[in-house]
Amino acid sequence: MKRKDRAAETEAALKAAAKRVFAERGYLNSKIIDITTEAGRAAGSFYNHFAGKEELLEALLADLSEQTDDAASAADHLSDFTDPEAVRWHIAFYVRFYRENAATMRALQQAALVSESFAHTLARFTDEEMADILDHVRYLTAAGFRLPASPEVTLRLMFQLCDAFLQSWQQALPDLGEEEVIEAMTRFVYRGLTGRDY
Amino acid sequence: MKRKDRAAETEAALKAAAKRVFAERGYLNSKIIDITTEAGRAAGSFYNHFAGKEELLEALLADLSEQTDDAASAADHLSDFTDPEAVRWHIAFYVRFYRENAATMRALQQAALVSESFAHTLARFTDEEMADILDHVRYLTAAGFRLPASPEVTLRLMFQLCDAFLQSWQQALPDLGEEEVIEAMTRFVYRGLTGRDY
DNA sequence: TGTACATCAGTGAACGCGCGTTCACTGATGTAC
DNA sequence: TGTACATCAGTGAACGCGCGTTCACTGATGTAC
Repeated sequence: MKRKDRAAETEAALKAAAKRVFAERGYLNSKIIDITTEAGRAAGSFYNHFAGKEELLEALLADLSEQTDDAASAADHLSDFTDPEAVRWHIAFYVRFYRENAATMRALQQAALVSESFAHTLARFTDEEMADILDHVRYLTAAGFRLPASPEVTLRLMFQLCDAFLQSWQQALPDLGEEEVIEAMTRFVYRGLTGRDY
Repeated sequence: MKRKDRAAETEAALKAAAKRVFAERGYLNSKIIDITTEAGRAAGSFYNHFAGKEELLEALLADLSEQTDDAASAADHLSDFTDPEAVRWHIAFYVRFYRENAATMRALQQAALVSESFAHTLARFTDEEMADILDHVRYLTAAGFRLPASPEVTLRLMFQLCDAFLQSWQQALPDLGEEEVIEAMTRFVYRGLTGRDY
């Protein structure tokens, strides 16, 4: 079984190299040869494993989905958004997820700009992540809070805020620590959702 | 002077065509020939006016700057953010600006992904837009309000929220009217900034 | 005002660069007997 | 266990497509006299 091992090793090396290359110069700017060189392989080797850059990104996304499924199943999480701690828990989860998988997420966002099919994939991702939280937001109205807009619109406001702020974090505010980021986002979002401070 | 007129006409036609083509398929997916075809000119004609797609985008951005300068000078605007109307005024201004110039702004955002120099241009744009508002946010602390984070971080939270939500608006929530968008954003942002509802 | 020449905007076929993709080849691993 | 052949992962030079860019050419406009 040495042959399959070798192939698996190369495939893993290509995926790891791709993440590094994507992180450094962006998905759209990355050439196949950049990835193979970074992985220490010949250009032709790439096509033993992936039909193209798109398929490689899909493989990275598949890895990422497995990971989130694991995490979600471990989520007997705080769902009462009247409690700021519940909001914080979700935001902290997202911040950490983003930190771990920034390269792949950014690659997906870039691919979505150029490819219809990745645009759909990204939309599906976003919808899935939001679906988990929609009930928590809806619950706020039941608990007597007045949302800034309909639950769906409110959810998207909240989600886009988190997403965009995290994207700009590293380059625009590099001195800001992770805990401060979580605190700032939590406070802003909790206020936005409930109209109250804590 | 018929010659200069003709050249100016062609240049304008190319810029107008570029906006349409960018809006439809995105800056990165647009080929020179797509733009010239849309403008009803031959491919070679393009280079009488622009050195490349990048320079054309810079021309579009220059047009856009003129326009904003006009608008800003007419801005004896509401600057007291303790008043929700002041927040609403700024958000409404931004929403309308974005509606008018969505094609160019999106093109810039896409170009920034691929080109270092456009990334700087975009950062400068963002910084300028934020600079106008920083004082208004700072004033809130003086007026006894507690911001969710430092003025700079709070400002960026607010700004990224507006920017990202507007970007997702058309495709994710096409049924939402402009007034509703302004209302939802204003309420969420005002709450986030002040910790109070209105 | 008329003529001869220069200049310019626009044309579109042709060129060529960059990069994705292929393919004949190598050496190692697996299989059949 | 040994030998002969098949299969496979990896190599890197070569190929070719797509598209940006050029350039010789056309017809119209401007200029000089």
